[in-house]
Formats: sequence, structure tokens, C-alpha cells
Amino acid sequence: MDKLVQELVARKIRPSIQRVKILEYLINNRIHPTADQIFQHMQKEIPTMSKATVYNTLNTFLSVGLVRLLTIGGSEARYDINMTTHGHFKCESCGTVHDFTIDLEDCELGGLDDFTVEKRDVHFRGYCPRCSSNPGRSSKC
Amino acid sequence: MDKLVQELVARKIRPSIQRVKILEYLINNRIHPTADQIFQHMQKEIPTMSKATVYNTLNTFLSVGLVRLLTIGGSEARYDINMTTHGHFKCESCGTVHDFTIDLEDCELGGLDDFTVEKRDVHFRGYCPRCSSNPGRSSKC
DNA sequence: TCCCATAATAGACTTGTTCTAAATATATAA
DNA sequence: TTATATATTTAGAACAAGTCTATTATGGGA
Ligand SMILES: [Mn+2]
Ligand SMILES: [Mn+2]
Ligand SMILES: [Zn+2]
Ligand SMILES: [Zn+2]
Repeated sequence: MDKLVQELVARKIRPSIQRVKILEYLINNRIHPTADQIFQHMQKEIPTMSKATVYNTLNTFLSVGLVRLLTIGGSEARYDINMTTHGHFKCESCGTVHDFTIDLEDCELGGLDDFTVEKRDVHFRGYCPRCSSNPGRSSKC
Repeated sequence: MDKLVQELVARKIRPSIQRVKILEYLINNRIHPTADQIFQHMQKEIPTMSKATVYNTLNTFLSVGLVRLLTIGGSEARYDINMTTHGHFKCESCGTVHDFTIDLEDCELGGLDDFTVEKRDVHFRGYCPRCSSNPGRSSKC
């Protein structure tokens, strides 16, 4: 818990109970959760927490580079506490998002002369091992 | 116009006036438009066309692989008639989306054993040449 | 302790998209 | 051709993710 507080203080974010708990959740549940998944979980820990606080907190974390935003697939945003360079795979059957390693430096690029590239995202989609081997395509993984 | 009809018939899509006009727009305006941009343009051509028709048509086109869906940046979907392999760059200043060439085959990947990869998207963000050279960051490009 | 700035809260609001039910258009059958 | 069935369009309601607003709570410094 103390480590979490440090993490926030180091980034000049006041370590409110709400913020610490959300940070704790992100660190312990590396499933690229949606805001709603975080909100649902928080109801157990701090039943009074509002959805606005979840969004406020995530936006605060985003602004200091504590989390990254994934917009893979569209309708809802996902949040990732893992700031290292990596790609994301989304299973079209069960919806889970998985990390993979990729080194774009090797990659042949063209058409970006004079562009200032600041962020690079790689999104793959398809079927995860469980869904690939089970043609039933349950939607539970 | 006839070519457009062929394109739709070949994919077993009934070539209604609405569908042909939307296809024509996508082919002639390769700006990765949003549904609303398409709707705005259609108001000039077919003033009675409803927004639902724009969405219905785009979803029909998506289902037969005539367009691809881009969810770069989040809030609104963009549609791309260019089905060749390429990456997308979104300017954080003016919002325009640009194509670039990339060959992911060269790329060192890890952690995707037993995954069935069906779609690959590469999204870069930053500043386009015009916005890079003009620190004013106008939002018009 | 009292202040003041910051944060949390509930709910209204906005926006992009889908759904629904009715009207219209097109294809097929008699 | 007319009747009937099917597919498409339409307008607006409904929905969902996320933001905004106004109010209340919190917590550190004087
Ligand atoms: Mn990740
Ligand atoms: Mn493109
Ligand atoms: Zn799966
Ligand atoms: Zn630009």
C-alpha cells in the first residue's frame, strides 16, 4: 500500500483512497480492464465510489503517463498499467486482450517523412489459444 | 457509375442508389471519413437519406470486406475503402488520418504461439508535416 | 481550530451508434 | 399485369460510453 502511495506522490498526485485503490487494482489485474470493469470491482471495496471518480482517476493517471489507453476494437476504452513497449491482441470470440512482444524498429516503413511520430500502437485480432482450439466460440475465456 | 454497381453486385449487395452513392464517395474521398462526414456529404446528393442508412450501408460493406473499420483515437469510427495492407497515422493536432506503408513480416514477434491472428492494425500518432512545421497547431490542415 | 484548494459524488448531458416500427422499393409468382 | 413476399430506407427512440456541472466532502497549512 505504501508503495502505491509513493508511486502517486512521485507524480504529484494526491494519494486519495480512491486513487490508491484504483492503482492497486490496475497493478494486480493486468487484464486491460474497461472503466466499467474497474467501477464494478470498486463497488466491493468502496461502495460509495462514483463512476465519475473512476474516469477522473484514469484521466489523471493518463495525463502523467502512469497508464496507457487502448482503443482496440472500438466501443469501450481499456487501460493498461504496463507502459513498456508491446503489442495487443484482442480475441474476437471472448474479448480478452493479450500482450505480445514486437519490435517495430526492424520494420520497413514508408510514407512518414516529415511526420513527427509520438505514439505507436499495434493491434492484432483473431482467436486466442482457448477459443482457437474450441470451435464452440463460447465467449467465456 | 456502372463500375460501382458491378462492385456491389459481385458481392451480392443490391445496388440501391444510396449504396452506390456511398461507395462512390468512399472511392473518391480517401480521407478515412467518419459516418457523420459521409452523412453530411450525402445530404447534398440525396437529401432524404437518413443516418441509419449510412450506418446500415457501412455495416453491409464491412461484412463483405468492401471497407475496413478504423478505431484510431477512439470516439468515432472511420471507414477505409483501401483494403491493401497499410498502416495509419493520425495527427493529434488536425485529426487527419494518413496512410503509410509497413511490412510486419519483417517484424520480430513473441508471445503469439497458438493464437490465430486474422487482422493486423498499426496505428501511429503524432503530428503531420503541416502541423509539425507550424507550432501554432491550428486544427485545420 | 478555521481556511482554502483539491477531490469525490450524483446525476444531467452529449455524442456516436444501434434498434424499432412503419413506409417504400424491388423481385418473384400467379 | 397484379398480387405477394422480401429487402431497404426512414425517422426517431433507445442505448451506452464518457464528460460536465453543481454540490458536498476532505485534508493540509495558517
Ligand atoms: Mn498491455
Ligand atoms: Mn487507409
Ligand atoms: Zn478467446
Ligand atoms: Zn496535422
